[in-house]
Amino acid sequence: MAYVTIRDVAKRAGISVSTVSRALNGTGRISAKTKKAVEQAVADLNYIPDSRAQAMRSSKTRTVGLLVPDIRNGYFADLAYAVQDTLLKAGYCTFIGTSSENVAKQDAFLTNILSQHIDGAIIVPQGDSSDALRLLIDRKLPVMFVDRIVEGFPEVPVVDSDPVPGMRDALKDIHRRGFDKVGYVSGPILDSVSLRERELAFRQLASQMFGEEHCFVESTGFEQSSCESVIRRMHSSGVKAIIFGYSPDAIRAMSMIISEGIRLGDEMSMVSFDDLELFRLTTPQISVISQQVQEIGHKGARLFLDMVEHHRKVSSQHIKTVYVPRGSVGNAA
Amino acid sequence: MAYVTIRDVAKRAGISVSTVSRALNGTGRISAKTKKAVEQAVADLNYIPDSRAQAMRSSKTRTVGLLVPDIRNGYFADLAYAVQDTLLKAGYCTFIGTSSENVAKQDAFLTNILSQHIDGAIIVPQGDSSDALRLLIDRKLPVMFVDRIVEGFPEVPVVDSDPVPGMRDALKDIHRRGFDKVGYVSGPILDSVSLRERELAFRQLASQMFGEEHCFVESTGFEQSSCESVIRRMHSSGVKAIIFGYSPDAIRAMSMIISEGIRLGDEMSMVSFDDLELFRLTTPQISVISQQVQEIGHKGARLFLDMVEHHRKVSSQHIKTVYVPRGSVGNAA
DNA sequence: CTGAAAGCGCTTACAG
DNA sequence: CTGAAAGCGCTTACAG
Repeated sequence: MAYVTIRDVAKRAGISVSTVSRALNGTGRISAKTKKAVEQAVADLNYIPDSRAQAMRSSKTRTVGLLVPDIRNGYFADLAYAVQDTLLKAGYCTFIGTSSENVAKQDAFLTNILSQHIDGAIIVPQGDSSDALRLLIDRKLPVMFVDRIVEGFPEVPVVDSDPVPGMRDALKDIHRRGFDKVGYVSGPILDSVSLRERELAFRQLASQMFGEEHCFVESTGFEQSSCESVIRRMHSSGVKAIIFGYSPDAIRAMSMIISEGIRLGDEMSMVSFDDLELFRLTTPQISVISQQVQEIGHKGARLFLDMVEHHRKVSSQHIKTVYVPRGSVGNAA
Repeated sequence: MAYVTIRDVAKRAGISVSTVSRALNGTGRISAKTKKAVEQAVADLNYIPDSRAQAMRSSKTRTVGLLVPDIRNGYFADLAYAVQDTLLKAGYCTFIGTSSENVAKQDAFLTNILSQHIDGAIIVPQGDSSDALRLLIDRKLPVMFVDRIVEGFPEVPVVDSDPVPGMRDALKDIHRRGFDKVGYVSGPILDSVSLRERELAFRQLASQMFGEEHCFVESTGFEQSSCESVIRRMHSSGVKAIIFGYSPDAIRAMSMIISEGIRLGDEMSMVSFDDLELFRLTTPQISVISQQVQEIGHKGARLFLDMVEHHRKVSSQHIKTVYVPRGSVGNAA
């Protein structure tokens, strides 16, 4: 059985193609009898309209592209899931693509979806913007950034997270538990705006609560060793509570701390950004500053739909981070 | 700037639409001059052909659906990534959808992609097959199963993993290290064919090496507690080496073992199926029986392309599992 | 080597 | 309330 077309339905119902179309779309006046006949024929034949053909007439494809750095990263998987879920409920199909590896691959994906005449795209932008991204935006296609911003596209709205609320609560917790010093590991020095924002939030809030001379900020490289030496340095300065702005650092630190026999949540306390599954599987569980990735995804998708369906100009939104206290933060000795 | 069409290209190059089409597709004879003019116009206008329109004529959309239980699960994310990667290189766009939550959602996704006139689908099948899946297969669309099989669709080829090689090497390692007993935790009793196959592989191989009376097999429920009591029971029977057929069980067991202060890889040894990132982040790292998910994905996608592009009938394939020894298996006391 | 025409599966004015 | 016709952006026989 091949794909069944509207013509097959019309033939079976004994009426014209245009009437079938109107009955299906609920446009114009249709007699009850005709309507019934159409419904019957559709059911008999399992007719599913060809949305490409519909799209060619209506210039809407109900299809959108979603570009994330890497779907294998749990954080982006959650994000993609949330976006897709919202979009599917609204009747849109989502093409999910990955940008990380190299610009060529990202361009291949974007060109590919562009050729499908997507209605728009939701993008987690990378450092270097590609030609295809530029093309997308020049074409005046609805585009929305999520999770991150990138310079050079001031006209694109973004939904990302505001690090301040979670950071403030984490610092309050650490302060309340009697620590007099606090450390911050800011991750590898990327040109990432969000990483910079987190660091800034720490500097401002922590120096208010602890005094500037009791706040220690360090950045790391991409290798395990640089993270380890940072931890060691902080430890020897008497810093017993550390906040990690970049979760891979926290994971490295964790496995180092455990393997050295240091008791987490007792001899050393830590908090990390990103509410990863892993942080709930360890003993003790790791306290986190959650970016509310689901909410970012849902809200991003909803605003995007506003742009696409109502041609509404939407404004950027910041989702508040939330501090989730767990066993990895104990009391100061 | 809206989407640019072949007509725009023709106008700019000063020739007819049909000639542009032929020049672009390399069909028929074209003068060098014409060809140059077309290429120039395409570049000037950033023309990208509308693949939906192409599809309507050629009845190929270069679009495929990929259904996985849950993209947020690291294993399926890896699988999806591998499939999509292979497909994109061959010029296909992939719609990724999630089936887990409920059948309604799965059907919504399948109907949605069916309306996009996909060229076929790659599916990780669930226990209960949905109407839409049935429809897909009745429509004679190329369909391939990956990772799992499900009864009732004998005509659908599958690429999944063969548990025997990895299981054999894991058991050999355990045996060589002097353990005289070995346990197997088979996961919740699902109607999962692959879980049953793993258990069967264990029973056969382990009883050959250890003798049937020294092999302990138990299944678990979905709650943390049932896994814990299974471990406790095994432990008190003197079982010091356990293989987990279902990785979530292994994770639960791990966090229990650690929190009770039992030294992993020393007082207790373990091996789990699935090479999850998490198992490389712990101290000690967990020995695994890897399903070679990348290979499953790549091979599945390649065979699928064979079906789609050459209408070739493909046969099912089993990818050998591989044992990866790490620190969580030590020597018997 | 090139162009005019038909047609893929739909929707939507336009007549009736 | 219903049908015939045009057209969305392409490709592909069919003439020239």
